[in-house]
Amino acid sequence: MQHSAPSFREFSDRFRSLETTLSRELFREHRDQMRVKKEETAAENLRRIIDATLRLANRKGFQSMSLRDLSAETGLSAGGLYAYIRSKDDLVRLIQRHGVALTLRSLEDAIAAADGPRDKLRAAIRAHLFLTETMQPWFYFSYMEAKNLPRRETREAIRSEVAVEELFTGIIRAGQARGVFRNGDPQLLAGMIKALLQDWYLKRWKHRQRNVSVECYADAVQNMVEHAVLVPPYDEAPAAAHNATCEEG
Amino acid sequence: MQHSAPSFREFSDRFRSLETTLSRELFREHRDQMRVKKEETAAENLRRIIDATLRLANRKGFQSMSLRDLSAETGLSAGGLYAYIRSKDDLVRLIQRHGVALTLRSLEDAIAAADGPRDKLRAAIRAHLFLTETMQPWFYFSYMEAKNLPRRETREAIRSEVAVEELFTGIIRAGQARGVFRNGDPQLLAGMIKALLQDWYLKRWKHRQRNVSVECYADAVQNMVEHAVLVPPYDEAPAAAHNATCEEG
DNA sequence: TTGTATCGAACGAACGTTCGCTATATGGTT
DNA sequence: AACCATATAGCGAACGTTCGTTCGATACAA
Repeated sequence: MQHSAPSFREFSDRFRSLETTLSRELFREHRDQMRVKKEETAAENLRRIIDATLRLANRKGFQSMSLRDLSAETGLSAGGLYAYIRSKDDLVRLIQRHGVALTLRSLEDAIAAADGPRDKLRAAIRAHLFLTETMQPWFYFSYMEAKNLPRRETREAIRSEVAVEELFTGIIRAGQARGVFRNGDPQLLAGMIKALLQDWYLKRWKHRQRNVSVECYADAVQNMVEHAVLVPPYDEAPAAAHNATCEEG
Repeated sequence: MQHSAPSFREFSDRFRSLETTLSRELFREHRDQMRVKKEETAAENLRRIIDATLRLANRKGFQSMSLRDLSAETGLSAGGLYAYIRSKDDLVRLIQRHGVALTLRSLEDAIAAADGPRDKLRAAIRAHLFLTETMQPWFYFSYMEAKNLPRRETREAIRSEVAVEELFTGIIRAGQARGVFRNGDPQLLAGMIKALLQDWYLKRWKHRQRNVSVECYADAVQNMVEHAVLVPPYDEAPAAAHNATCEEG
């Protein structure tokens, strides 16, 4: 059966449950590293700290963000912060871990739900864009601060990135094997697709300024990739279900 | 007349003269801000400082790089550095200024030398890749540290980025007007092309590890872009003049 | 009264930057 | 050629500031 491309709204709903699950997992993992016992206040403040860190670090860089800045942004005192984190490095570790699992899981689910290389490719593209849309601050942080991370986390970030790219490589290989996709180096193609996908969260300010929605960008990427990858003749992709104003002058 | 796509070697030769010219301009601009009078030693040490800064900052971030690190890397003492720069901020300004002019100039020259939208697009893609290949450390630095720059330089960096994108937008518009290029939002297309181009210097470690040369990547980008942008039927681009082993397994 | 969450002053380390000093090169005078 | 006077390149200890982090005091809840 042919799936129509999932919309951002549909993704958001499915995503919410996955996120709370993983968020709870993360909290339980780090419960023993916090000095705060009551779950309610602990969870709330931890989230506040993470959000504030992403906000500050994405504005001026993680190294430039002092714990006094973070203290002011969260409303907690300098000493109070240390009831939740062991150190500044621990904070960056905490944030990094939070997202890595989510990415792979989310992408793999989306791919598994689609049938055939073309639909799998579409699903992967959309899932990646929708995921990075919902967690843009995290992805931006993870990309920009990757080289400032502790050794272990840097490696993990790179491995995660490679894994995502290999998901695309696999889809392309399968499509080529079935004769649906044109020949060409699958690794190189996958890398270029990922470059297009990453641009969405790296230059989000630009896209927002131009009123380009995720759905709109997803269509554009899908179009470019399919033009490059499908064997001709290429039937133009059907307009997506959303009523975006993508291409008006 | 139909130009064959210029090779990286050809670009390098043309580039060298342009670089020494601008490098000298930069030096003369900052001569009055240095305490060192003799041109020979001043120029050599200034270059050493800039190179070391790019090396260190690209490894661990500009903020994390201390002037003591820089002192060790350059062989100059901490105090000695201040004969060449006014402050750490001044250093980042100096580096930033060095490259901005170069980018636009180089691209505009390449575009002007080509005839017709398709050749102009090819020329722009290749020029951008070749330029960022020769000055990869600078471009990486400029991208990663953009938000840590002083206010004025941040603006300048953004303006430069927008200007580059507009060069591509212009080419696409011209091609669409002539009926050579398929319809589609030119800004969105230009943005995606730029994403592909930036990936070259942002993920250079990956490409190097996979033995992908610039020429090879240039062909791949050109192919994908032309597939997406040309009106069909699309005649496959001729193999470039270089003897790269792009697609062997 | 006991336990917990939060505070803010305080500490040592590391940072950017300054400054008085030394070593070396330069150039005019004997 | 030998000498001194002067200017300059470079050094590294030291300064004040800011950083991450600690810790005893405090406020509040049970």
